[in-house]
Amino acid sequence: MRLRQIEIFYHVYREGSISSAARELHVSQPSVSKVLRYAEDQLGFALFRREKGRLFATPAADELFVEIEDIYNRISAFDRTTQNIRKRKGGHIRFGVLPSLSLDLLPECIATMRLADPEMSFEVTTLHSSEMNLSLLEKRCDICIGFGNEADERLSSQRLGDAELLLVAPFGYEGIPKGEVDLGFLHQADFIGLQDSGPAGVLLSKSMADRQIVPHEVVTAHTYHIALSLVSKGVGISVVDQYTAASSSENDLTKHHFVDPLILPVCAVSHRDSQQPELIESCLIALSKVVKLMSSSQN
Amino acid sequence: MRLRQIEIFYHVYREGSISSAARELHVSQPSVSKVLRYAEDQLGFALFRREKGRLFATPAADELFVEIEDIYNRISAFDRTTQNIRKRKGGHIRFGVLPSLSLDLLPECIATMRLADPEMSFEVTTLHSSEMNLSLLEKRCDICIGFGNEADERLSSQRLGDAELLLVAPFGYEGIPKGEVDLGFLHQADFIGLQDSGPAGVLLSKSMADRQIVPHEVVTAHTYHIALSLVSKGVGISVVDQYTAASSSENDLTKHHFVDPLILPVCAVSHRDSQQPELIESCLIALSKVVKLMSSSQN
DNA sequence: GCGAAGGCATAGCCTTGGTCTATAACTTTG
DNA sequence: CAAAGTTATAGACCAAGGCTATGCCTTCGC
Repeated sequence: MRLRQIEIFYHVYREGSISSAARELHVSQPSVSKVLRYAEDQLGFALFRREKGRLFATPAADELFVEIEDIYNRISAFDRTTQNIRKRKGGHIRFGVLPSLSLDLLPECIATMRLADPEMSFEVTTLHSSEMNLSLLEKRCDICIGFGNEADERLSSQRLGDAELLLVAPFGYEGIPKGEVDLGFLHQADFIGLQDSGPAGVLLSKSMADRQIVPHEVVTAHTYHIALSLVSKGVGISVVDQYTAASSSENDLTKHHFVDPLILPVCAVSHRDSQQPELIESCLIALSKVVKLMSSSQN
Repeated sequence: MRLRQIEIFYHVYREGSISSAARELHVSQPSVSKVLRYAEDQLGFALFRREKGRLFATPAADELFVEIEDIYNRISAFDRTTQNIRKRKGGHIRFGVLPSLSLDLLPECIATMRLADPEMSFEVTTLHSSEMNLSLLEKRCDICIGFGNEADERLSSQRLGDAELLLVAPFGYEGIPKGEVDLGFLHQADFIGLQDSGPAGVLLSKSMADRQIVPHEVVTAHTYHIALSLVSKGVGISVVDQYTAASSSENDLTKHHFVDPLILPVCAVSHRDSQQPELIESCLIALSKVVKLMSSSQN
């Protein structure tokens, strides 16, 4: 079946009539009639029964429509993408970024880059650490930003700056010292852990294992929003990266550095043989500047 | 973009060359060249850079390919569907059925109906109770089989027979009487519950609530396979419908009727104004026979 | 360094899918 | 019974997409 045939079948099925489908598609009625008939000839079976000058969908049409509806929507989305590409003036960068960095760090970066070049456009997807490399290799995005840099041969990784893990506790939580906190403070404490937390989780659990610190994990949250909300409700304490901590809108919690800071590299990874190396390069420079600015201003 | 253009772009992008795409599509090289060029003209931007007589994908092409890949797969699936429809001789029925009935009852029904008419073909999807009505109204399936019959105006429901809820316990579970079991046996017992269990779950919890029976729900399983497996491992006891119980391959468990049987109607629901009422009707008759046969043989 | 092989583009020709206008036939409705 | 709705057919036309033949450019092997 041709695309035009699919399009016409879709509208005729939905409208229940050739004439109104023709009106909707802004073409003449005989056109639609002919294309539909032609499609049926090619398919080798009828899509509609003609009875008393009206159309009635056959079971085959019902069955096909289920699939067509979906295809039609995707084609429409695709057409919108081509429109967007055509309208673009400057460069276009597709970011893949950790959820934790998507609310604070990346918007800041994009705002800065757009000031520098208002022609540029951006696309942001959130990804988990484990999905980033594949997404780059399949060219689903141009730059990924996450913690750590275990890169593939074909990818190049660049350290933008550092992220520190902070202790977050409900306001007025008992026993928290004024200045920095020792990691041992977590031992036996009511703790809110994060599922699937990637390199940040690995660093934390490794550090705790080294010193045989075992918190009492009362809740395992799937998103850090929930974790922070639980903290602010006094359910327990938690450890999150500084960007997650900064992006939270919770007022009922306090943030604390550790005596021996837990530091993670914030890295930008991109494909080595990109089609727009200068663009990527200038983005990376801008990103790096913003990250450095943000970390210095955050303390 | 035309469908043919999408098709050709897809293959050129994957193959990295016009010639091999042409070989793959069994058309001449100039055809592909021309269509691709035409597509670029219409789009208003280049999909490939031509350098030294070779093609290199542009960033725009990378971006479009992400969407095209998906569309292409759906179109292929769609084409397969049209092939299937064309090859059909007899009628075709699309069933929507509860997971619990999909392994034992429905296969039995289909086998019987195919014996009666080998020309007929079938399609089976598993659905939850809550999805059935919508699926019928959207004509995604022709007959749905589930427990209970709360039907829409436009649907017609028919009782095929009954399903009984049975107690399943690990082999040698202590305190189970020889014959029938009283529902009160569940009180305080280690119980494996089922998430989202629809009418069966409603009937059970209502019956228990009436007599203030409160089991100790040690695990809530999402599929009954897991529930039965847990039972056979001795984690606890559970209550499932007879078909689920019959389809289990677990040998380490026993099944027990209740003193006051918990009975659910097994219903087939279909659209009132189907395009093939005689076909549906004959199916319903066959289904009803098989269900009656199975319930009598199962005791 | 030159010929062979393989890649892409162009030219010219043909088929067919899809558009239009005009018109006919049939149903339902006032 | 006419009016207004529906679908179908006829004939003309254009563009999409297929083919063969050919030319040009790169790369590779001798």
